[in-house]
Amino acid sequence: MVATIPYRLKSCRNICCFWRQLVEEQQYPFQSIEEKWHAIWQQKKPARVTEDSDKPKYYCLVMFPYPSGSNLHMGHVRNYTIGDVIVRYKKMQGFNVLSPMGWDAFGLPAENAAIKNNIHPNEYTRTNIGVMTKQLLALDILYDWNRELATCDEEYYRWTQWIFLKFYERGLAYKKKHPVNWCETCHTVLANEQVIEGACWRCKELVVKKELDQWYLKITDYAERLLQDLDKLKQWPERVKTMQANWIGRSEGIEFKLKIDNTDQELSVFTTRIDTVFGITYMSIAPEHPLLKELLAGKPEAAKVKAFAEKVKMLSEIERASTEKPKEGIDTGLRLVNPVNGEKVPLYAADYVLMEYGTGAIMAVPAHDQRDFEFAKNHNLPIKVVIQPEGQILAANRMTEAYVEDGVQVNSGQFDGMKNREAMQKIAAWMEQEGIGKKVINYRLRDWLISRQRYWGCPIPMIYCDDCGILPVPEKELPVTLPLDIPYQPSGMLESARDFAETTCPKCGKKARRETDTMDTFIDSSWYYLRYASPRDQEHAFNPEAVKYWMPVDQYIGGIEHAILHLLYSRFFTKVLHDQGLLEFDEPFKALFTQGMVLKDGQVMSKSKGNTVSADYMVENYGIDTTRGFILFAAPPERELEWSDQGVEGIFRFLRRVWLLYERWIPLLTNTPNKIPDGLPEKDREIRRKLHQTIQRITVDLENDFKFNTAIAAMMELMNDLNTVKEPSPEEAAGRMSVMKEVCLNFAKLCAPFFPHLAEELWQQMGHTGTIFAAGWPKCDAAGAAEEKVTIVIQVNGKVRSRLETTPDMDKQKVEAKALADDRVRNLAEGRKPKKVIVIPNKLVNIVF
RNA sequence: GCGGAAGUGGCGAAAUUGGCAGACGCGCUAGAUUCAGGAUCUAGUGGGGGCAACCUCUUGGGGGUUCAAAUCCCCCCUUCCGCACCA
Repeated sequence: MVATIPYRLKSCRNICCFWRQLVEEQQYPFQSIEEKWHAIWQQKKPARVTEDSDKPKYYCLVMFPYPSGSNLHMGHVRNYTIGDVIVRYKKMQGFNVLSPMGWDAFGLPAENAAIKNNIHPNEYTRTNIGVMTKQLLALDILYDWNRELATCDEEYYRWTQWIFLKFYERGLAYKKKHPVNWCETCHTVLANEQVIEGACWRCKELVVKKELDQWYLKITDYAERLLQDLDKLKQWPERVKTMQANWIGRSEGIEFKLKIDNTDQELSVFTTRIDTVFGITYMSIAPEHPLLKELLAGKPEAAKVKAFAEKVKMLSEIERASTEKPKEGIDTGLRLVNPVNGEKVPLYAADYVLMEYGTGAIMAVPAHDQRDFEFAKNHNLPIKVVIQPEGQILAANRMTEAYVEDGVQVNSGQFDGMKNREAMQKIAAWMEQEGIGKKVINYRLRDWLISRQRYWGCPIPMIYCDDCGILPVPEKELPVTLPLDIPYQPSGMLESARDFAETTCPKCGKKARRETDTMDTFIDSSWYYLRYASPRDQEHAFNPEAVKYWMPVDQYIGGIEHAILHLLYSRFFTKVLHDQGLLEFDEPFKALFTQGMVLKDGQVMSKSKGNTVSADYMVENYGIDTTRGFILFAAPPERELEWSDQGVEGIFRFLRRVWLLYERWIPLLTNTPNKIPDGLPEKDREIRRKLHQTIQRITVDLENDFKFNTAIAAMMELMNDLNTVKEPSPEEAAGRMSVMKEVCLNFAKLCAPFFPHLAEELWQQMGHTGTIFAAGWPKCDAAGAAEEKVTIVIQVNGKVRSRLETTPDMDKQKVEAKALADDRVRNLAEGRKPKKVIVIPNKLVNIVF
């Protein structure tokens, strides 16, 4: 018995009130309404769609979740609710709406749980998918569950492998030995994008460098297009585009070589400040630069430099990258020749030079680069000024910091006296002409390291044969199945699974080994949006016709945390598949919306902080519609949402008032005709005006940036007005009833995307047999919405002093005359003539004395 | 350090071709109902002043443009986010 009573009533002190309140509560029987429609939708499956060339399509996608052991949290609910409002709205507008759901199901947490609880990652994942599916179903969000997919399904990952092979064929997947980011806790390597402030993005453990032979995807080949095409993404947040642009980090400069004295070797450097090239006083090279080892072989400096390189290697990324740390370095004893002026300068191995960027060596101009300046001061290296600020003389020995601004060239040979911006172009051209240097574009973006030394992931479909080398698994042999029935161990599971690891060479038939690393899970999620178009296709990764119909995604919704990772990778995949001729478009997501986080007590909701509100609790005690309403109303969707129990109560009250409003009016409207009679009295015209203005406002709010909060506020205003509408006297009845009927029909439709259960129930109670979602989105009747009177504010010297009621669009002279005739204005005028009168039609008059 | 976004009542927030600041909700106050608490309903609710009509101040701070500024410009402060020796 007690179990069926909503929890929110249990705070009641005694059983008497208990009952009374229960009765009152049932004035809005949300539980039975929601249960009823839940059952009907479960059976009718209104989200099921197929390609239909007669209807415009709309693909609304929410970022699919990782099936973690903890329940669905409010962040998920917010994400999916936003998507659902859009889906239902677009449906009502007549679009053929695709709204799929699936599981980003490979990944490390499954293995970590296995370590902890001794459950097989597969079992763990499947169980979680079951639990979360149940929770999602309980939310009655419109998903076409026929299209459900999980990236750990063989039927999915065989195509992930197939796509990998396409990359390999195009030369976009390759293996190289290279120092990589290694996370000891996760026992695997990480891509650059997955290292945040020197630490693993998942477990926050500091990463270390390890030299390993790994698989990479050549995303750098697409750097320019990934950057350029950001311009195509008109409906993406600027913030995300900026982050991607910064990550790609394009910079234009000059690469040139310096001869190494007494050898026939040269050292390449890259600079964006070629205007300062005459100011080189020394050169710096990354201590681990391979050329260094070669050049120093047999020299006395070799040991010292090697020791320094070792020391630098021991530093963590953070320490090495810290700008606080004094810059250290060591003279290699080598001398280089500056090709522009023939000066000989020393070469230092320095810890502030990164092997990863540019050529791993730099020209050092202490006068005009802060880092070089600091290093030069520490090592007593000369400083040579080659750019003077206009109207000022810089003295090298008195400088306290580098001068990095623009100025005029000095000590720069034939370029002296030029403005440095101009000199930059001229020096570059001259160096190209002389064959000393060339223009080069550098990117910060690195190739994507995709090997993972983990079990629960998509196997990389490659084979190693002692005789034939590295070979791809033939397409017809896909999928390379991840073996499930093998002993569980913390690392090296696939390596020690002999049935898996041992195979035969597809070329020569001899014994060979399989690749036993799996792919980064971000690969799985880089193409899932394509699979949704034809999730059961046995012949293709994605059916060309289906993809042509559904793609690109019209609206993608998710968290900002994927601004670079997932979104950049997906764009890359789409471009490669486009180049492969498999897709006609080259950007996957037309519009992106990033929702804000859900907070409680100013902090992110999390289990460890113990400040979570579960979806189950909300659904049980307040209902889905109230939960949706709160999430949508409490803050604009892109902003953070602070959870408030009282705010939830507020929405609950609103929905109950809506319900009671219909309870009152529906019985009165049964025989009312739909046609609005002519010559309505003022009050009825007013009701209609409010209705049509509300339709207009909500439509605009939904079209522009999903302003759900103000849309709901508009509904509340309408409802507040309607609550003051009285039952009509007999002579008023015909007009009032038909107006109220129009109001009730349209208000229910306005509610539908936000409060689907309530709306559907009201719709049915008004005598409809079909669903409200097929009833069309209401249209604003411009004539009905038009104001009959306007209040014009009268300002005197910019301050509101009076008001004027007029008919709309009255001409300016008339308004001015009326304003000047106003009693208060005449008082304030004190007989003076106005200096100026500004009239803004339908808004305001400002009289300046 | 560089780049970006933001700062409005007690709180969440509205208002942008510059035109009534604070819509809507929460909270609070008073009244109705009730033995009482809760719930519900009605009214009020930015600050200061005034019996009142009304006056006055107010959108992080300071300046400016304008008949008119939350909105545009300049300087400063704070918060959040991203990048951070990228040559």
